[in-house]
This record gives sequence, C-alpha cells and structure tokens, in this order.
Amino acid sequence: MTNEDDKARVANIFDVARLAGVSHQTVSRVLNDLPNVRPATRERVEKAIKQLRYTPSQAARALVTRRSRTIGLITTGGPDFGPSSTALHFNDAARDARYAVSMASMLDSDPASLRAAVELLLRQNVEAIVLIAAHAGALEAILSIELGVPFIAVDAGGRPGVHSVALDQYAGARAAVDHLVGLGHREIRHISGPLDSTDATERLRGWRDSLAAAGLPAREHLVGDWTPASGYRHGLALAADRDMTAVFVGNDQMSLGLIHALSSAGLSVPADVSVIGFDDIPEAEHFAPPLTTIRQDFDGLGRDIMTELLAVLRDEDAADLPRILPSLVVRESAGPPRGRAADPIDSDTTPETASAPAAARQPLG
Amino acid sequence: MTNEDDKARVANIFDVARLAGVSHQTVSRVLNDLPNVRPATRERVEKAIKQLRYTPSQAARALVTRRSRTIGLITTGGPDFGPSSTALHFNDAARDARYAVSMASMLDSDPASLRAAVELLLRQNVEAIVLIAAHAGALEAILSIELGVPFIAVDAGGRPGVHSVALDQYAGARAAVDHLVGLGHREIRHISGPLDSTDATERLRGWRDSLAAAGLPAREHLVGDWTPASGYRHGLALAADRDMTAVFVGNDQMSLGLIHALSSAGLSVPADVSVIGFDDIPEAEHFAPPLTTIRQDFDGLGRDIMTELLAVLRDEDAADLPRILPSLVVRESAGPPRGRAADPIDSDTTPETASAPAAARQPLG
DNA sequence: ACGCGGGGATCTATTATTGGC
DNA sequence: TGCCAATAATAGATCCCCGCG
Repeated sequence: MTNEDDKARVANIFDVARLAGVSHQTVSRVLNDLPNVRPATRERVEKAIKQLRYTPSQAARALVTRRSRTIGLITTGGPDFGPSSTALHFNDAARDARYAVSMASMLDSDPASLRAAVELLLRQNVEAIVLIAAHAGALEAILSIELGVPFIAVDAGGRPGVHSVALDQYAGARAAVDHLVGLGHREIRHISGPLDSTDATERLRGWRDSLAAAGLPAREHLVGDWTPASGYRHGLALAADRDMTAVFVGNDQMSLGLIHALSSAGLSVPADVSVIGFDDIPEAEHFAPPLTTIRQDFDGLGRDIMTELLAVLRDEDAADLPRILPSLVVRESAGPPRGRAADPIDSDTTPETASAPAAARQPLG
Repeated sequence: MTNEDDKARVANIFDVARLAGVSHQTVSRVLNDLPNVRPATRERVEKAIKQLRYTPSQAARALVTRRSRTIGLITTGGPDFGPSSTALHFNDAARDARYAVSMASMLDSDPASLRAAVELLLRQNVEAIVLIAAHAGALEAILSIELGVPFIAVDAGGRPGVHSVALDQYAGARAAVDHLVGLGHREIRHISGPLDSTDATERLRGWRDSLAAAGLPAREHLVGDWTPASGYRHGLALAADRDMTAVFVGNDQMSLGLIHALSSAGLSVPADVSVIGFDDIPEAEHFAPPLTTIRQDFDGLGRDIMTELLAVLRDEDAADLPRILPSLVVRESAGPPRGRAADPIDSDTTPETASAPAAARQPLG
C-alpha cells in the first residue's frame, strides 16, 4: 500500500526547483528568460527540466497572466483549396511564433452558429480571433458581436476600423482581363463568384475597369457560387452567345464547369472561346486544355495574417499590410480570338500565344 | 481618478454569487448541474449569469479538474479535399460535443516538427490527440512518442493496440475494379498512391484481390503521389502500353493527370481506355469526360472520429467503429473495352454503360 | 549591483467539510 | 433530510517585495 509515487504525477515547477537545487523563483526566471541568472545556474535548471520532462501548465500560466498564447480561427465554407491552404499556412506561422490555434470551422455561416463558435473560443481565452470566411455575411455577423479581443479578417474589401489581410484581388483580375485584351478579344464575359464575397466583387471590379480602360463594352456578368456546377450551368447559356470570344471566370473550379459546358456544346477552348480562371489550384495544370489562370500566394497570405496579428497584439491600431500581388500563369486555355490570327489591339501588354511554354509565370508590376 | 470599475473586468463566479444573493458554492452547483439546488434558486443564479454575461474561465477550471475539454488535431500534408473535409466535419462534431479543437497542421511530416506539434498540444492540456495524416510515417513517428493521453488515428491499416477510424478503402477498391471487370476489361492497370499511405496500400490490395477473383492477371502497378502531375507522368508511360484497356487510379486528382496524358497521346477516354478514380471530389463531375469514381463519406468519417473519441474517453479500450462503405458513382469515364461492344464477363456485377445517367450512385453491399 | 532565496499574494474555479435552519 | 452558507484547501504557475551574500 505504499503507492506514494507510482501514480505518474506530472512534474511541476517545485519539483524542478528541488532537483536543480534552486528556488521556484529562479526556475520561473529561467522559464521566462528573465535576467539575473548565472549561466551555470540556468544550465542546471534546464537540465532538471529536461530530466523531468517538465512542461509548464498553460492553464496555470493563462490563469495568472490572462494570456493564453492561443489564437481563435474561424473558417466558414467547405474545404476549398484557397481557404484550406490559407488556414494551413497560417497555422504553420502561428506555431512558429509559439502560438496555439483553436479552430472553429463551419460549413454555413448563420449568425447563431457563428456566435456559438465565438463564445467557445472566448471561453478558451483566445488572445485574438481570425476569420477566413467564404461569404461576407460571416464578417458582418462577427462584427456585430462584441468580441473583447483583437480581430483580423481575411477580406479584400478592407472596411475602415477592421484589420484585414488579403491578396490583391483587383490587380489579379486586371491582369487576367488585360491578358485577354492583349490577345485581341473584344467581347469578354465574366462569371463572378457570389456577390456577398468581397473577393468576388473585387474581381468583378477589376474586370469592369480593364474593359473600360480598353474602351470595350461590359455585358452583364453572370453570378456563380464558386462550384464547378455553377460554371457548367452558366456555360450552357454562354455557349449560345455567338458574339462572345472569351470568358474571365471568378475561379478555377467554375472554369472547369464552364469548359465542360462549352465542350458539350461543341465549342473548342481556346479555338472558339478563351477561358481564364483564378487561383491556380493544383488541378488547373491538367484541365483540358491546361488552364491559363491567376496564381494566388496562399502561403504568403497565411504568413501575412500572423504578421499582422503580432503587430496588432503589440499595438491595437497597427497599419494593415500591403497586399500581395497575384501572378499570371499562361497555359493553353486562352489564345487569340477566332477568325483573327493574332493582331493584338493593345500593344503595351505582351501577347502570349498558345505555343508559349506550358506554364510561364509572370509577376505583376 | 475614480477609475474603480471603468476597466471592464470580466465577471467571475463571486460576482455572480453576489448578484444572485447566494454563495459561490451554489453557483458552482448550478454550473455543473449538481443536485441540492431549489429550482427557484437555480433560476436566480442563471439570471445573474446571463445578466453579467458570465462564462466560467476554462483556464481555472482546467487547472483544478485537469480536463481542458480540448482535443488536439494533427494533420499532415497539403490542403487536399479528403483530409480537409474530414478535419472540418470532425471539428463540427467536436463542437457539438462541446469540445474545442486545437490544430497543428504541417505540410511535411518529419519527426522533429511532429514532436514539436505534439508538445505544443500537450502543453495545452489536450485530453486526446487525433491524427489525420497523408503518410503512414507520421503515424509511426507519433506512436514512438509517449503521449500520455488517448490517441486516435485515421488509418485504414488498423494496427492492433491503436485506436483507428477509417473508411473502407479495400471495399471501395474492390467495387471500382469489379465495375471494370463487369464492363469486360481484362487488362486493368493501377496507379496507386504513395505506398507509405495505408489508404494507398488498401486500395492496391483491393485491386489485386478483384483481379484474382476474376482470374485476371495483375501487371506491376505504378506508384504516384496523389498529385495530378504524377498521374500525368505515369499516363505518358501507360499510353504506350497497347494491351491495357482500363486503369483504376488511386484518387481523382491523379485520374485528371492521367486523362490529360492519354488525351495528349491521342487516346480517347473511355473509347480507348476506361478510367476510374477514387474520392469523388467536387471537380470530378466536370472532368472531360466526367469521372466514374468511388465516393467517400468524409462527413461520416469526421463524425466517426468524434464518436470513437468519446467512447475512448469514457473507456480506454473501447472497440473500433465499423468502417463506412464507399459507393460507386457511375459517370462517363468508364465503358466497355475497345473492340468489344459490351459483353460483360462477370454477370454478378451490374454493367453500366456510358449512356447511363450522369451520376448514378450505388451503395455497396 | 548582481544573483539568488524565501515568503507571500494572485488568478478563478472545483471540491470538501462543517454547520445552520 | 434537504437546501444552502461559510470557510478553506487545492491546482500551478507569475510576480512582487524583501533580504542576504
């Protein structure tokens, strides 16, 4: 009955102190990198820590410091490449900064479950909340909740008073449409994402501005929902539009659906219709034909979130980061319009032909 | 200078007790649903809680109870549809069970960063650790670490002594290959995933067994890495193989690359070569041609993880859950072999033709 | 002044004990 | 006995003050 120490109790700071022959105060100094500790003593303590496999209890530390070193991450929407990728890279960056990430993902973003998610996170004492949302509705809903902690959203809209990080959607769209214009297209349609997404509206704005800058008309755009199915649906309608020679599509998945629909209707890409997408998902390179698209740096975005977060944690009204520029990836889905070999009307943009290398990436200025 | 209460201190249990006119002991009883509280008193306390917007500090609670109501989730690999989807649904299920999820995702799974991730999670006092890994190496690495908390892996291999949850990869592969056999194919190749993935080896085993059951020869399989690029690379080689009439591919992304390569080589799918994939990613329906594939229920898998977890948390040696069966989704990438109209050699499998509805799903028995 | 020890208070809840109506 | 108050111990750290070489 001498079960004194056969229950594997986890070591605490006093155990370390005893083993190292110092006071718990000194152990704490070592733990928190405080001065006034001789190197020799520091070493003895660190050895004791290692020997006991001691890790300080976050709960106890959080209790007294009121800082949990945990970030709350809310994501809405399905497992699409962009958001998933961003979340992964953000998590990486957070871990590098020795922060834990508590996640709350939800497929749909109704206010009720969003509020529940926020409360769950706040109860975890998160130091800040990050939102990666597919729909702007989620952002509005969260802004209406009193958080009590710093908040950062991935949002290309950039509301005043809200810290946001994003890739430059507008510049990406301009690059895409300018590319089509440079190839000689004059009737360029657009299938956008859902209009409650600021990513979608920024791309839409870029399309409009590029057409206006080239003196070309902007027909009514079509509104999709990011899914291949919506691209397919609109593609069936577009196939009947005999004026149109090119389509700028809001993302790669809808591009896939669009190409499918055009092919079913007997139209060839890019001989009859040029298509350009957005995102550069891993599949895009192997579409039929390989997709010309706009590459987004989700890795950089994820790291930017953490950079901005650390800045805000230090100083509540830190400035937002400059937005990373996407780059054009030229493959085979966009070429000169049918009936005209190659006579670019806008000579300040370098025209690419279908015979260009399978994937020539061009950073934007 | 009377800033007595203008610093918004968060309410604690004593504030609630004071407002409700009871002791903090009674508040605790209400909080934890303990008996010996009159309904009227309970109501007074609950009203006070609401009024003060009081939420008990998880840190303090974790400190004394040694339970954090937090699960650690480790994921390795990029943002592929399957793992991402599984993680999302698991997070949903966890939140329903009022558990928080602390995530640690990493692109590659080297032992060093895995160990760092585990330690970060353990310091958070997670009650259990869940692994969703692309490569089996990650599982081995984690098993070599002494965790001290329950552990569950998503792993089709099913090591003894390790709690695991998975979809029935073997049955899915059998269904896919049986379908090809039923269409009349006799030379069926396989492009597998990386062999350190048990998902990949289970699918490989299913392919071999189905061929053996039909008395067909199994040529050497090709090993990919789940990416479209690897499917493309192997597709270029397969295009030269004039015997082969069908390919069972380890996942949908490699199928896309394969189809791309076959088309480049002038071969038509399914007229010359039938292709069947695995996963049923959202894009698969719009491949050229739409992909016949095996649909995986990642939603169910995510929920199964949580179900198993709760069981293990109650009883360390709970039994594993039965594995969910995938279902065959018939589209247009698989048809009868070239040179033979349609004479299935295996009549116990219902043959499908390319003229079948675009997506007829068949649950497996 | 540096390097430490000793002895507290503190954070917020859980849990137990005693005791009163 | 049922309902609750009062008091205290406890979890594991941080942090502050004082004091001693």
